[in-house]
Amino acid sequence: MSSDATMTEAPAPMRRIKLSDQIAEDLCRRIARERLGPGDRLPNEAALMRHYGCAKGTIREALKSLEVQGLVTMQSGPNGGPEIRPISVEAAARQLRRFLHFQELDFAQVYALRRSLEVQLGLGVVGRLTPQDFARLEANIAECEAANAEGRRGIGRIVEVDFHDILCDASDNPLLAFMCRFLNSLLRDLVEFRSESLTEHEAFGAHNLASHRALVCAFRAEDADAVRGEMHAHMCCAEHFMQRLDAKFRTDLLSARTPGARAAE
Amino acid sequence: MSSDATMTEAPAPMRRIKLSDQIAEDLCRRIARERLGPGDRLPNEAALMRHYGCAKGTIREALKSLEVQGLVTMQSGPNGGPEIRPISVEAAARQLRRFLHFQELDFAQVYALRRSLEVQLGLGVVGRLTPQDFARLEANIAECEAANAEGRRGIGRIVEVDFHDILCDASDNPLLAFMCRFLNSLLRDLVEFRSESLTEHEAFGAHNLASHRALVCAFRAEDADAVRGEMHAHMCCAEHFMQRLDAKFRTDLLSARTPGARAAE
DNA sequence: CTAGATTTGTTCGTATGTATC
DNA sequence: TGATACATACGAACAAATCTA
Repeated sequence: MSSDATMTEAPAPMRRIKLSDQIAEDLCRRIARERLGPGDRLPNEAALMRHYGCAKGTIREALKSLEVQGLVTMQSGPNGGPEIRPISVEAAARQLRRFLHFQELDFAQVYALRRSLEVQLGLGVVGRLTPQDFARLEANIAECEAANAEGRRGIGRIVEVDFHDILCDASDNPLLAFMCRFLNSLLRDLVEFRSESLTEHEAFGAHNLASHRALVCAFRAEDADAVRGEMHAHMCCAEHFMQRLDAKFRTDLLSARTPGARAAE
Repeated sequence: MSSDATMTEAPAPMRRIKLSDQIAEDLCRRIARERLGPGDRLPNEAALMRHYGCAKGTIREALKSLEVQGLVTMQSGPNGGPEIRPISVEAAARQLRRFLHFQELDFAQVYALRRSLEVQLGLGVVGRLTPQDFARLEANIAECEAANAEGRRGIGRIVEVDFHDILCDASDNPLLAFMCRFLNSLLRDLVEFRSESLTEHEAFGAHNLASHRALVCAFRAEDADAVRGEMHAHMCCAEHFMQRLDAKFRTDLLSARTPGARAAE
């Protein structure tokens, strides 16, 4: 602990802001101010060195910061340099995932959210689906059927989640769409290591297909109440299955390993 | 010649992964594998240079990456070096915010989420609130009362949001808590530039206080149904007010500026 | 297809600021 | 106060990637 009795405990040690961080901040603002879009280029390292009057390493650290934040990618060669990237959805998802990696999260908690959000999502896209969207949804259903018929259970589970990603694409609420997509990606990962044999797989796959078909039907009829009801039932069913899958996974793990062994990673 | 005629030319340009990125990845894994927690230190630059057999600049870029991701902070002086940071909630929130900055988002969309999530949050903390939590909630209510009485409307709106942050602290669902906290921070920002004079401010402040008091009551009684009902009504009321605030803000903007002028910031 | 030009990626050496003892 | 250990920053070089003639 520090020992300063007289001075008001300065919570902000007022550490000098690193030059590279200042430059990174300034570059961020310039990107926003000059309305730079995907494909545009920032000045190259040499030009930035002259502009800011600093050394190469400093510029590189600043650009590294922007790169990690998903704002630019570096490219070598003539006409190379820092190029502005489209948008950093994945960077945001990656950070959120990194945060959750240190928290303990189970299916019940994921579905507590998913139950609400997917219903909202479904209601939001009623009347907004284009013929292309319907085509994608039905192509996904067909793919699910094939996967189930061939007994590829794990694949079936993964493809089923894509159905909901398509709905996210059609949503006009970017925040809701982001969160639903994020939950979907979580499910894909959580299911990956648990897709071993399970007797309920066939029944679950069939039930999902029926739900998805009913949803498409309700979307076509633009029947908001039907969408709400179907989606809610769909989520509850899925949660129930996932919980059993998780329970089986845990007991399998318990019987296969001595207590105290660490989980697979 | 015949560099690779038989080998399938990788369609992915397969850009060599930068050394600094490889090292950053490896350091990430080491942090996870060795279960390094807040306060622990990574080896200093010199040691890392020896370990990876590379130069200072490369190590510094790798560490910069970890720093931006919120995993470490750099410290000078003896016993300095890269120190592991608690957890990067704010890094995740920052990235998500950066993503949403480029999307268009209005109050209706925020509240479409908040309506569902805050109810979930309230239900989740029923029976989990400690005496300390209750004390904080009531201190917040008192602070709101004071702010309203003194006519500090903007402050009142901000403090009211803190009430919901306290509920997030008490939740056992980290994902739900993160999202609610994020929505709260969005609201704080959205309200900041719109808290000009509005006749409904007093009525809204009073209504919020009543809702918060009723919520604390329901939490004390551990009455889940009452929590659900109160929170839902609270959210709907808040949404209604925010929409009017937003509408007034937009008309003010329209009358004050010629069409085509860009919005602030 | 090779050769050269351009730009990032990486290295080494050195100097300065900063915090601890 | 000075000495020490560390991050921060500078500058000059070379290596690798990539576009163009």
